[in-house]
Amino acid sequence: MQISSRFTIAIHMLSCMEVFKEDYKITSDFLASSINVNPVIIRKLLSQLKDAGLIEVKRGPGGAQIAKPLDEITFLDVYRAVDCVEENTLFHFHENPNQNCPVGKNIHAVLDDKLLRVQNAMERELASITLADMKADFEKKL
Amino acid sequence: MQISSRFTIAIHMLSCMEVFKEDYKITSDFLASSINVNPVIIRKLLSQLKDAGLIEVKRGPGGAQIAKPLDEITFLDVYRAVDCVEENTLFHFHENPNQNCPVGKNIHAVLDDKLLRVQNAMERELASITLADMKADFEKKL
DNA sequence: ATTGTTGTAACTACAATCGTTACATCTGAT
DNA sequence: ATCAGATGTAACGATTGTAGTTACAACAAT
Repeated sequence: MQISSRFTIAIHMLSCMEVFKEDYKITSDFLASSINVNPVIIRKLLSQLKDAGLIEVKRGPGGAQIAKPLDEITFLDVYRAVDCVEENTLFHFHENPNQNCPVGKNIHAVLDDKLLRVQNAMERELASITLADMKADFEKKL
Repeated sequence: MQISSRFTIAIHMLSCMEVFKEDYKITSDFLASSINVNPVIIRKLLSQLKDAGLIEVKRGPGGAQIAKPLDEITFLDVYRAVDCVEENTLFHFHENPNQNCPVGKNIHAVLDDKLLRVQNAMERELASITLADMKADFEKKL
């Protein structure tokens, strides 16, 4: 199963917030039109990014802005913020292995650390990419 | 979103096939009782593992067995076999970014390679773990 | 007070997972 | 050749998560 598009949408939102911060007021409608999704989806994600401390959102005729230096916001921060997966549960383990079977009884003990290694490898890579990288690459394009 | 339990079930199945290959005939009912899921689920996975060339399954009063040396079957092989995700699509990208927006127009160009790096990191780790590792760890436990 | 915007509830549509029943099909053994 | 024991597979149904939409209350700046 795929990782929710909430993640790529959130990255897109943060990119817009950075690129357009000088020239436009960043509203959910503005973001929605760049990303081409419903503004309510954007607002939910704005809330989650705000709760994670990555952005600040003002109500009323407000606008949103990034709350930290770009190189301190990693993809992992965003991934966690929009909770694509709970902590340590990238893999869905089948629920009730048979405890009377030697394999069923020990499958968790044998498998858990290996699954965690995989998840850690992925999260390490997510943590190595920051919004500063995104900005640099956008500047090359624009 | 989590990676389907099909993956952990498949690893469990292969573990059973190895551990019990001397003493039991490996049927879908046998596997189902160790894993505690419906035998039909097991049969679908048996088919997928067979199609991937990882096991052989005999019809009739048959039984299944692993088709290759254990250290030549990686977690990545199993992951691919039970198609948890299509090739290169671990992340679900939002469909229609606005091409009239400089960010929307370039988001794919800027983001795709980074997402691929993350996916590759994960798959590299999956590829580094084999059924031989599972067997070794089970032997320590039993 | 008005206006523009966020925050959020409620609902629908859709897809995937997981589980189950049922039965056709095949194969090895007798 | 038959039969028993399996696999292979179709057809459901329940549940969950995603994604989209409408509607409206709450709030803040002007």
